[in-house]
Amino acid sequence: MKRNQVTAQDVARHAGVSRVSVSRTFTPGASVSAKTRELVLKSAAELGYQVNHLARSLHSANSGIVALIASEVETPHRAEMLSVMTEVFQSAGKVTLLINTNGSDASVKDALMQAIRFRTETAVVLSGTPDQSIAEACQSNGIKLVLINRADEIDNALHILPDNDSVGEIALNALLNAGCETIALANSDTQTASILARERSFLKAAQARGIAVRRCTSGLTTYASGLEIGTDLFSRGVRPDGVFCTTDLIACGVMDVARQRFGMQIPQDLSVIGFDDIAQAGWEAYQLTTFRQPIEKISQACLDWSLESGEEGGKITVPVRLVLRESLRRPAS
Amino acid sequence: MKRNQVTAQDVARHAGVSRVSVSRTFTPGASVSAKTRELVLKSAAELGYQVNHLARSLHSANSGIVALIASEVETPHRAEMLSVMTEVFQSAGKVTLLINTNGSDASVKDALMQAIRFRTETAVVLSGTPDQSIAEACQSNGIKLVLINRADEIDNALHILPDNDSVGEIALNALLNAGCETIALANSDTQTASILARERSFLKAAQARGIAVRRCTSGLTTYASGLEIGTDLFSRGVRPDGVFCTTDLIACGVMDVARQRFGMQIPQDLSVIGFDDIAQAGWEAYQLTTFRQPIEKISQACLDWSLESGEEGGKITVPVRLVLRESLRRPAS
DNA sequence: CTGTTAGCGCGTTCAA
DNA sequence: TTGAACGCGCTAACAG
Repeated sequence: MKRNQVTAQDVARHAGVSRVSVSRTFTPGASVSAKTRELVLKSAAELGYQVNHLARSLHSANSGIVALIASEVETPHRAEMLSVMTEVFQSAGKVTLLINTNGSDASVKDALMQAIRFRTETAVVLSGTPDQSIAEACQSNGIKLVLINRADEIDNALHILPDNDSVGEIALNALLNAGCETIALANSDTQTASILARERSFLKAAQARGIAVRRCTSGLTTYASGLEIGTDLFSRGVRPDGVFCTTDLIACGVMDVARQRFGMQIPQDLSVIGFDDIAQAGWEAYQLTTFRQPIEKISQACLDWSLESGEEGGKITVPVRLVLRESLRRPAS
Repeated sequence: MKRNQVTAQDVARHAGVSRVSVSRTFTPGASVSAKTRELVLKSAAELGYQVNHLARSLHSANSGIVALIASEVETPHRAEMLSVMTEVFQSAGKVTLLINTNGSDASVKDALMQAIRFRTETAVVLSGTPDQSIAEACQSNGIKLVLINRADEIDNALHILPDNDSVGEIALNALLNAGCETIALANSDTQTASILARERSFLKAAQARGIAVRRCTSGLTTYASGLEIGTDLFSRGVRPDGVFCTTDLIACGVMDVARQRFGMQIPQDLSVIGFDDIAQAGWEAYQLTTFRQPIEKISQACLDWSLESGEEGGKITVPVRLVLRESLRRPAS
């Protein structure tokens, strides 16, 4: 029960040359005469032949396949990340396998097993945490591992994460400059490495100045959680006039509930800072001041490390940048 | 220059059995004794062995790979589509190749060539239009073609598109029921099949009732275009009090500009209907009444057709459903 | 139930 | 420059 496909043999027959000549015309830097090359290319075009990369990868070290492993692919920031990643890898001639997980350790393991089965050159993990055993299995099979925004240190893997430590200081300063006096922190209950790091650095910066911060968390990292957090934040106790949200989705929820349900004005009554710079942060309804990660740079770092033969892991910290918009009150000055 | 990987041979040596026994333990329905099976599985686990699907697919008819070809992957509706598609295919044991295009004919052709090179079982095209020649090349290589929301009739391909013809009538009725008297249509200049079909059916329904519709188009199918269209719509001539936007992104832009720049209230001064039911349509700031396609059903249809051996193409029209939210004024009744 | 043999489509020797 | 032979990792057919 073979599949119907065009092979190099078919092209060879059709062009009246040997199969090897066909192989050579599609191998950069092989020696073929211009004449046979023409013949082969013509026949190939006629028959609709394309080199079978699956078979080719049995020989060469590189399959040309890269795995992107992520959960919540439909989420704005994740989707942008995947879009840029895919583009960067494609422009280097690679092809990307998108593997959807639910973020659980088990599903990440399944995803990495798929990556091994398809002899992916590298696997980029954007969600969840691979345990050491599967990481070793990857290495045994020559698969490079990249972890994005994960704290867990995996041997021989490349870790890329934003400079979360600097975030707290910058966010706090921005809120204080905006004249905020009652500061709050809005976070999800999800214990992701980078989200935790942002929270920690913010609280630390506040503590260093002796400023009290009301910490309010709820649910997953979603817009809906933002609504809940905002409701809690504004219906009980002293209303904050400045809030740092660990993601834009939460920020959008907080902003919406503040305006719609509590009649607050932004930024007059409330200054908001988010994180991710999703497309909606730039929409008129939000004009959210937020942090942006250099997604292109991160993707490029993935690619570069994927291409180089050295296998030692490492840690790359990328800078984040505060994008100023209208959700932050202008300094009185 | 071979790649370092664990092969069935390694497992066989380690387990003290023949290589074929290893192959058999991983082939469902092959005959192996429970004892050797145990031996093999244990050794495989120890060495981190996973069957090489690339090599396996040289034999079997199915590579287990499906290509998803799309542009603007970071866009809310597209991202959701891809997320569900990936999930559906994965749950059937398939793996998805995400190929990013810019929507141009050339880039779609490139994407399909990649699909052929990697011997994809089926290629799902969500953006752009494959020409007949590349479509034939796909068929020569046993690749099934699915076109989502594309009008172009490709022989032997499966076409799936929403029931755009019914959309216009429903949207118009909803606006009229909401008491709207000055109707407008907001569309991008992009000439996509489904977007055109929505526009056409709306205009047709209006014409059938002798209702004038102000048609306003601009740019790409983006939020920014929505801002432009809204500005044009409300700054010149008689202001419409009901508008059908061919996508939610445009609708969000129109709503934002109506409120922020022209001080209009929704739905008091303006009723809005969109299309796609992106996540933001459900956000408090928009509460957009919009059409939803059965994404799960579409994805499932892709999978089913991909699995069945019959190769004749076809056309599946899926129903759309109007999701009622607050952007539409309640009937006076 | 097991091992041996052959072949999938391709790249890389090695002679000619 | 070209073609014949071999091997990549795997599965299917054939003996034992």
